[in-house]
Amino acid sequence: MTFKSILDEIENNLNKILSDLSISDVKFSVEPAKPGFGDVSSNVSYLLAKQLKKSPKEIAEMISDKYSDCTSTLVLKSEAHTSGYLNFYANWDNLSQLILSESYLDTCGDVDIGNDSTIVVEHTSVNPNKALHIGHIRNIIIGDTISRILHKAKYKVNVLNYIDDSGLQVADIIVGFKHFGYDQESPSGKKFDHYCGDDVYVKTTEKYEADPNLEEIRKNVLKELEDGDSETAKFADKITRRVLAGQLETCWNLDVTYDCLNFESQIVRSGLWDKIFEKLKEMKLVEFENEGKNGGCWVIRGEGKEDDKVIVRSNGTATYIAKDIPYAAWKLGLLEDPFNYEKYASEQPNSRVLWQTTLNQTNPISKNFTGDKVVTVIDSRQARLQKIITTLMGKFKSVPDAYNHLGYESVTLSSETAKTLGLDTDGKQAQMSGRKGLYVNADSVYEILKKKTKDETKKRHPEMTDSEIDSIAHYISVGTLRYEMIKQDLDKIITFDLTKSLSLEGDTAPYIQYTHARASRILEKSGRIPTIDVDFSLLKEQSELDLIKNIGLFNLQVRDATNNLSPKVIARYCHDLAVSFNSFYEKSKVLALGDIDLENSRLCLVNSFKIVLEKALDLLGIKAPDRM
RNA sequence: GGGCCCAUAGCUCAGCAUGGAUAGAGUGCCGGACUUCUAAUCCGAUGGUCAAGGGAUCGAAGCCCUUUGGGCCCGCCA
Repeated sequence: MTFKSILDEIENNLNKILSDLSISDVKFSVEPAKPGFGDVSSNVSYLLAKQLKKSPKEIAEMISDKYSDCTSTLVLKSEAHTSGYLNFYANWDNLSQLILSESYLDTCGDVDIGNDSTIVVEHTSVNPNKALHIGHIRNIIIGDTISRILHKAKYKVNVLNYIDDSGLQVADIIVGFKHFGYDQESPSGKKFDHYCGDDVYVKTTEKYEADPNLEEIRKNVLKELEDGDSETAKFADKITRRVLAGQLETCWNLDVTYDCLNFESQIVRSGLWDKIFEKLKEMKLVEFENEGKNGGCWVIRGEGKEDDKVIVRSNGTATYIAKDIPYAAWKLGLLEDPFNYEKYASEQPNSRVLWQTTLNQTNPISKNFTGDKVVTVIDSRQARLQKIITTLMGKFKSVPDAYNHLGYESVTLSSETAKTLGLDTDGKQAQMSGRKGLYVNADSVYEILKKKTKDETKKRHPEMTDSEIDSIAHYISVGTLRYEMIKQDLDKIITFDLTKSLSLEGDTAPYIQYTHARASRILEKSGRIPTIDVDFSLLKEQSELDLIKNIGLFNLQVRDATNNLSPKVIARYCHDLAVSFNSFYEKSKVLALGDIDLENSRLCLVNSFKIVLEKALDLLGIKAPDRM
């Protein structure tokens, strides 16, 4: 157990006191205290003020008085603050031992919320016609971080990447290759995904604007794509898989991996749509429109004043959202699985096996990548469509929160950065656009960071080999990028600026990683293996206790992050942990104290910090080097 | 016309779910700390009508309503 132990102890005792007073059903808080107000605080006296017709202060004094009769192993004393708050002071000898011992266990930070049920997390899902840009990276990092957190909260997580390989965007580059004569090989040194996005896609779409007649070619290509046996479809399959390979390389470099790739073209050809369409008709969730503007279409009725949504056109073809419905149902395991599975050709950098769907019937392997619950990470511009899907899934599954749309605001470019791309926005931030070529590639952001961190590391450690420097620079670059994408709340727009967003100081990953390097260095220099068999009562400086308290809050933070699907909670926790370590580092020396017992106690604390920080950073997909 | 989101220090953001103490960080500006376990650090100073107005409450940055400013979405496109 951790800091939660003392919270539980206090809550239990308070409940006993209340029940002796014949009071029940009061939902008081018991929380870690703000600095300067002891270790734990409760607002219980405020909530009783009306009922007992006394001031919060009087009640706090009364409860504090009774509290001294309670059995407590972790609380030293309680105190009524003049404000009315009830504050508690911990018995740190006991609590430190509890928290630091726990931190050495593999299970440290675990919370059991998922109870081993399965949950699907779908993220990335970028059209395979271009390289990933910084906006996609927000999606990917949110999805990957949430997956890691849910895993820590005892969910069995299936991570999916949906490959929309049959849409208009793919058709566009195919038009470029087949009709505008773009070479099928990228110019030397350029990744194929970059080539397709920067050159083929952007320039092909430019041509449509110049000559509207070209739209006809585009429509034909799109049509041919839907027929899996067509020459065009086979060609497109080859191209999109090469683009996908480039995209995955970017993801893997950022330590993002998946369990399964789902191809839209296969969903389209699997016949899942027909099945779900029948079901929708049976359940009367879709209606046929005989007249009006949607005459001849099947529609889903809008709620309230919202417009109806067409899902089958009057020509009988399904719309975009219609393709999402069978996929959503499939993810929840509501449909018989039409797919077989095969391993993806390349291996992921960690040991995780990557599967992909196939309709190929030879050597059929069946797998199950569905979940009791689903989290779909898509930016909030799609909130409306996702709400329709959520409502439908709620009716299918009869569990209201089975399907979750995890929305987030988009990444825009600062006016300065937009200007470097040739767009004058008059001081305003700019929306990125793949079609217009207005974006910052993820790979190039990584390269800029890598160069910067390499130079910086080299300056600090002239003695290091190139490969050591390279490895450190890699971890810092990935950390910086990931942290930047996750530290703000999901509903805040991130304005990306090529200069300002790549800082290595202040509230950044390197700040946190640096504390890890400091801790590692102390342990290394001590020449000792830290143990938990130390005298915890020697740790009594405020900076030591603050650090211990923060270490003990890990599982509470994981719980919070899980319940709110909020990755930034863990980012903030890592930062808080680092701040408290830096404060400890400044105030309490560890080595050469001439007091071996105190040294050992502090070494134990340093080691405990290092272990927990590594675990917390791991939830963010960030590794911390031992030296930097 | 309808819907979603945002507004807190010069700038970027926490805090809001679950109301309660003195509204916190980073950054910027100014001033300090490297002979020390790594200065990608630390300490200090500066900086706030919590967009505005109203309501319910003993108590509001937080809850309710209205208004203003900004962003996004609303196709038989994907």
